Amino acid sequence: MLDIKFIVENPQLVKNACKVKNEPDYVDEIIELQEKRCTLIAKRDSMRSKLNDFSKEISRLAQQKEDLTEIKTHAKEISDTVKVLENELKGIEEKRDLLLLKVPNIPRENVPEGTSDKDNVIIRQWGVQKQFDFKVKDHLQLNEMLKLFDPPTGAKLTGSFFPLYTDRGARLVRALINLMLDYHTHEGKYIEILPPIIANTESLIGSAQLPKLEDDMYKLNREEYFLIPTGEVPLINMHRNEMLKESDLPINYCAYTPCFRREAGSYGKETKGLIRLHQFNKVELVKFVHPDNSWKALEELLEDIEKILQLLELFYRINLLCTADLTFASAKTYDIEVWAPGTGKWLEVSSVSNTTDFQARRMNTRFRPKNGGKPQYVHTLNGSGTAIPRIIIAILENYQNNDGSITIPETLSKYYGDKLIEIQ
RNA sequence: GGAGGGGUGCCGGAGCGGUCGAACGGGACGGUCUCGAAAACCGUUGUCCCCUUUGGGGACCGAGGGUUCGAAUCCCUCCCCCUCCGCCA
Repeated sequence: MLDIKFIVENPQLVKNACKVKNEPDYVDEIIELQEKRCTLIAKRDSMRSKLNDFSKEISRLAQQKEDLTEIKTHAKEISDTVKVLENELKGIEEKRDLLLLKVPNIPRENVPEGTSDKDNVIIRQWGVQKQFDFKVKDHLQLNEMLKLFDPPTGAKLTGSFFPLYTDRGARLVRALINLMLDYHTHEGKYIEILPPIIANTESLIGSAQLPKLEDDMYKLNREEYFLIPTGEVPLINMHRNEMLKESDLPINYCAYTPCFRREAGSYGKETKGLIRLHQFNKVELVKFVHPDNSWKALEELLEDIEKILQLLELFYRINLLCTADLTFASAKTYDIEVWAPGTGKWLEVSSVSNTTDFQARRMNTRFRPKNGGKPQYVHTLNGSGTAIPRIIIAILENYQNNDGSITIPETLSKYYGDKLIEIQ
């Protein structure tokens, strides 16, 4: 959420953000409601002030056992007026707040202008593209031989795109989760959290999935509960409605969680195998930082995640997203894409964002500056560290041998407990 | 699931219709004292909103309604926490 005062003072800037992010523009409406609100508050407060005077007077007269009938009648009239004004005000505030939740964050810090993902900018790549002296297979063909996951059985249990991992596939998932968590938590860099994977409405508003993405999430029968679409939701909301100390910052959390996405309307697009799923596993990283440090923190977060891909020796590139590709809450985002030679595509395995104070304002997460002074909103950042299924695709396709077996990258083999996945 | 007890400021904890933005204690901060520190003593200690902004006014005691001239205090709904019993991985 943006500061209402900022919107009033910089309408053009906000309108532009709506435009480049392809969000509806409610700025004029919001400003109009805000002006109405101020007028109404002024009226209401002056009436209330009057009413308070009457109340004090009644209290005084009551002690002297005077007749209160007349003055009470008068006070009642004022009280009724206050109530009318209050109702009107409530309506206006509700409308304003609903619209405020729909205004996106503003792109910042040299985010390239653009109209589609074609305008994203590759800022660097790491590793080397593997050359094969045989015809490479994609992860689905490899899975035919390896039997690591079993889509039909997953579909029987739940539905399509709810994969079931079996035997060595299940072990591979577990090994990856452990590798990532161990790396991120070493020397206490990130604090490991195992959160609930169901979140309430307040949490989803806080991290800014709601109201926009309601249809992309699984909603439980109980109206106010959703399956989390990302571990970011519980992690970011841990400090909702809290006043932190400046000395608490930065706070770094990481968590493994399953993630649930309806992917409504995305059928037909990258729907083969493990690329796009309704349920997948992910290790998520989140940072709460001092506003002065958030741009530096974004670079650090990016490096922390890159390190995972380096440990796995995967060929990847960093994509700086242009304005059109930025998510609703983000001020600046890097995507990390890993090369999948069998699929012949770059796969997005992580998205790393600085939301500045956008989520913090929604959540009311502030800190008190050391030197006294007014509380300030923290800045929050999030990044996948990383999404497991696409990493599995990358590992299978990059580390495949001629016969279809997979050589496990060295760092991972310690976790997996073997150096090779043989065909069955 | 059943029966009770609670949610108050940075923390603990009083208040149970007006004099309460809230006693008292702790913490933190400032000062006195000290070579310095501790102790002791004195003082300070919220957030948000509106306006004609060195000033004035309003709101906030889990959330939302209600009663009343007036609600932290009374009534209703919801949320959360604790204790006991039952059930259970």
